[in-house]
Amino acid sequence: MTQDKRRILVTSALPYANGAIHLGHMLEYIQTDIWARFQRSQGNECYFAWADDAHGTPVMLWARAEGKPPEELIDMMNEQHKTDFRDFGISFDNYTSTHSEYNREIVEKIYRELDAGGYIDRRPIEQFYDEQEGMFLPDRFIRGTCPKCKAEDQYGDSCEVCGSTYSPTDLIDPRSAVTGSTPVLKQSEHYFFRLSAFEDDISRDAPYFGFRIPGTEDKYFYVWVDAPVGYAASFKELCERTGMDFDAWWGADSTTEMHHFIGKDIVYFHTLFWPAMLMGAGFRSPTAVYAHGFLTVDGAKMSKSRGTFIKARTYLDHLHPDYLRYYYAAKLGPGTADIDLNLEDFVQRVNADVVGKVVNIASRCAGFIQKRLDGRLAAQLPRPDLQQRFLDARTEIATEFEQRNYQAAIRRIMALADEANRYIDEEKPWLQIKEEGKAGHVQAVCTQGINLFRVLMAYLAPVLPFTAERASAFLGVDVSDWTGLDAPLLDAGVNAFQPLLTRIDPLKVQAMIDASRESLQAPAAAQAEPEQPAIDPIADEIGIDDFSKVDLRVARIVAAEAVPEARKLLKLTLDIGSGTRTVFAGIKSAYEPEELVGRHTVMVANLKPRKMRFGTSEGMVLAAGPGGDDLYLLEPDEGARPGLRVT
RNA sequence: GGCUACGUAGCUCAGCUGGUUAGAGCACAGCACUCAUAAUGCUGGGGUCGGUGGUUCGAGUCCACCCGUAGCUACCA
Repeated sequence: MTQDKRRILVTSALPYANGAIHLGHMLEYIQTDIWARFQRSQGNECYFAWADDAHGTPVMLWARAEGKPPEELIDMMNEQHKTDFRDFGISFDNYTSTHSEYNREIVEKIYRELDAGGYIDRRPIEQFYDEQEGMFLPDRFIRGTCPKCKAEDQYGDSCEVCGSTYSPTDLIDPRSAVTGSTPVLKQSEHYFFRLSAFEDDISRDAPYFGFRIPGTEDKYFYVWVDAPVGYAASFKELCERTGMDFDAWWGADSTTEMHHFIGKDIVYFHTLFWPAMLMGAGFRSPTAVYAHGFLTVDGAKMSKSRGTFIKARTYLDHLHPDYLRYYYAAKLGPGTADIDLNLEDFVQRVNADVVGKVVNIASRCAGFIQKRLDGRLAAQLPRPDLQQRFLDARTEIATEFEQRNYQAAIRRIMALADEANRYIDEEKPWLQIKEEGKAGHVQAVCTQGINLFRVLMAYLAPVLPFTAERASAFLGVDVSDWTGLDAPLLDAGVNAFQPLLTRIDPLKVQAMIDASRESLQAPAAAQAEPEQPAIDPIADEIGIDDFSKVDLRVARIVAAEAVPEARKLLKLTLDIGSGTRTVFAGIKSAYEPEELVGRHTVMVANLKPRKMRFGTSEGMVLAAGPGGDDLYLLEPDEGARPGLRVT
């Protein structure tokens, strides 16, 4: 309390601009926001700024598929993201896009400084180029025959059959995965950032959606260069708006703090490359980088088919944001352990802790104060020792918030809530109020209860901003400010009590799951989903005779079983009228075997059998989608019989 | 299969650098209470701390191997 006011900038990692925010993203933003709100509650100066990551090939392809300029699409997503954040109570001070002039300025400045410092190497590399599409091809957009084991149709960097790695130029008969044409080798100068033993290619050739490297015609910064600079650009935008001194925060000799909250997948970048970039360019480096784990739902990765791939907006359509904020806080520790959103536990935990314990304290006291005691608090606390015990926990709780050990803070706060309820139980105001001359004592007891509640609410305010706001309205003080806690609320009026937060209705959780599943089943329905990833380009034109070579048949799935050793494969037995076929299909991530049995689908019946690790696959079933959960098996209309040819 | 985590009561998890009879919340059972958004209080049952072997005076806590789970990755004809 007595230390100097700290000046802190916090950031979350930048979400990519081509998709909607989901509950996995929210874990990080809520973690960051709780920390930021906590810092402010201590009287520190704390800003929260970050941005959309708008550059890169996926956005470029998305824009191309939509036939719209990328700027239009990323602006739209930016607005959606901001709305989601606000509705979740994320107290950001600025949110921008990496496709901004501020970002361009800073990226270019960093580049020039690094170049002047001799950290940038230029040297030509030979790369495959698709003449038809007019673009250089990344390794994974090249397919061809493996030079080692001669397996066909392998990626440009490694063979899936024999596991060997090589460079795309070693491939036999390479083809472009974009157009199918044969790529040509073309020389191109690339830019490398030298970082002691390491070095990284930081350039990309046109066409690319990003910033052009100064002094070049067709070289662009790879998205990983300008994305983290978005932290700086977003803060710069904030400075322009509020008159703060950007250099005081980002200069090499800055005395302010900078804390990055990120996922455990990008630790390498933020602890090595990013600080090196900053130092090389004469900026400060981060004070700390905090990595959190991934989110699972009901013990597994979020799944669209199970309805557990929940978008932030879908959640908000059904449930109060404080519920999720509390649950995340109750499970977040300082480490990188994964966090599981167990929906049943979620309902029980939030209802029991927040509503049953904490809010209940105010609720059970408010009635007496309101109806029997003229809505006024007593002039003295009957148990200053109890009040003091609650206040004494402040130091430990503050330390736990500071160290991002929210689960420990929550446990401690809930133990106090138990104490408060116990106190009221022991005093039994509902009996005393009936006794002659005890009204004064009842008022004192309820005043005590309200004051204990006020302390608890202060501790919880970083976690439950919306509930804290309602509590503030009830008590007539700003409960989120910890610095005023020493003075209890006495001899004052309180406002009419309204339920601060109601219990979670499990039906609404179910409705949210159903909605998450539905939005998957009818994607093209009402409006085009802007967050759909880029549509693959249409393949080269073929004649009818080419098509008729493919023998498609209606097939009935008579058996389906998961291949235990395989992550993605299901073993299907298909009835195609004239017999049965065994097919391995990579749809394990999207379908349960049981739900497939009995269904009809379409298979390629004359495909050359292929030996796989787990057996021979005698054809393939038709499914759409990029993979993972985003996978949809084709199904013929009612009445189709196994064996019918598809023409 | 590779890499990385993790495996503690029915569920969600605490257990710091190894040290007395292993903890909490929820759920469950019984009792009490009825002021409160059917909320609260008390009492209780329940765990060979994934398995095996090892280091140690002593291991849930360290080491090895095994089993299992999750994430990334590979197998998606």
